[in-house]
Amino acid sequence: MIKTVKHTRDILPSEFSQDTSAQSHRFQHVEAIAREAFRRYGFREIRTPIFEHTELFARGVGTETDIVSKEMYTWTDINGDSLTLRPENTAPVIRAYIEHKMAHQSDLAKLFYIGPQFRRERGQKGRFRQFYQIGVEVIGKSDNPAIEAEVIEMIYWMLTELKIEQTQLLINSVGCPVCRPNFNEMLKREVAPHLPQMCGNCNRRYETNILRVLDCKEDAAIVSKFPSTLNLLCQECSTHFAKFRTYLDARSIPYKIEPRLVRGLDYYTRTAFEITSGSLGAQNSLLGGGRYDGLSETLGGSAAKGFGFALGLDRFVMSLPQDVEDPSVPLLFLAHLGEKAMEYALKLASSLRREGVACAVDFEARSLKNSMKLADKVKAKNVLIIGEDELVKGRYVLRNMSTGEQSELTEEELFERFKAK
RNA sequence: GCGGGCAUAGCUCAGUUGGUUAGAGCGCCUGACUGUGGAUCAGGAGGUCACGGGUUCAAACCCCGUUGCCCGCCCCA
Repeated sequence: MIKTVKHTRDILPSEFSQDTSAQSHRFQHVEAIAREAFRRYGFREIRTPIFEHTELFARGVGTETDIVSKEMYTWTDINGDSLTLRPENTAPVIRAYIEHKMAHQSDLAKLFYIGPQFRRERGQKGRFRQFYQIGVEVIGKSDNPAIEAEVIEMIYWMLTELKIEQTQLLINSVGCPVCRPNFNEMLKREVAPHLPQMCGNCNRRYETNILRVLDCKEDAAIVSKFPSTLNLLCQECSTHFAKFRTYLDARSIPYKIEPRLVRGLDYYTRTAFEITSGSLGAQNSLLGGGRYDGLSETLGGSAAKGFGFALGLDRFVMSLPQDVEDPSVPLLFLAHLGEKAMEYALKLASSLRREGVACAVDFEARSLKNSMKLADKVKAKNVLIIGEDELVKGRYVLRNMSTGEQSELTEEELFERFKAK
């Protein structure tokens, strides 16, 4: 049997999967709420290709990051180009922003995307090699922290609508090209004497990404004595962060300042944030994002400010309450008895569907009992019984499957009844 | 890339110190009920016991290897 590639999976209709974390209607539910949020907040959809030139990620995300150094699906195309399945979607969006000269057409581009991303990681709870992200990017002239607060407000609206609980907002500022080099240097001086007592990861991070040393759980005791990024921000970064917090307070959005929150991607500046869930296991990050004011220039565009986040759709679906209703159930099930009745039922279904009624017809000739069983199985709300008698009378029996009430009505009345809904 | 656990029916899982024809619940199909679902009862279909090798008179069970899945590390969504 040919199966899905390791650490990838199928998302199935609910009748084929009991696993609530892999049912397609639950994915649709999150997407629908997200699209409604984007409509209200004025975000417009962008769809970029799922593969790009490898160089885009090398330059955008950073060669030294784990993502680029060991997790990308990269291959050489027939003409020699190095191509890569996108491991994230911010760099592609900025690429499109530059390529289509959006800066000339609008002060601020507010974009969202929904789609699969690919990273060759070892699978785990809430982590897959093809995973789905919904993200937004705000790109343009302004770096007003009000943008950040508004985006987070929108996220909270989504979390509330989706009834996702046990969440926590963590915020931090990682500085800018002015203050970060000083901070990195100072941190290196502080950490150096402790290196022999610290774990292997920290010793490695000391070289590759000194900031991440602050995020070590193993050496938490030592790490807690190191200076926080927040004390060393330059004046402008410090003011930016303070204003950001004021805007959050004004919206009554609770947050926790987490000086150890350091994003692994190179492009982040200033504000970094993350929302975690208490119900996810080790991979507890529901979404994360931040500001990336230099990315446009890094990718060869003109200067532009940027802020965005990506949410893990797979993880959102796992965090959803159990009772998300599957909307794709037939309103009306047509049960028929006899050949003529079946022909009539097939035609009637076509007409009903043209009027927008979701209906199902049995393709087999069954006993009424078995048709009823089938209707029950597909969770039909109503069943229309079409037998020889009904055909002659031109009046059909309509049964409400939840109350059991039955009534007789003509074809005309049937259309009247269901079109209204 | 590293570590731990697991692998028996569509699903969840039993399976004794190795011993005949591998079981249960749920689900599925059929019937009791020839025009009325959910309940009950009866029957039925469904298995390369993950794969390959080894030990043994005999392996679902013991040993080795492989693959896959789960969980953790790393990192991230």
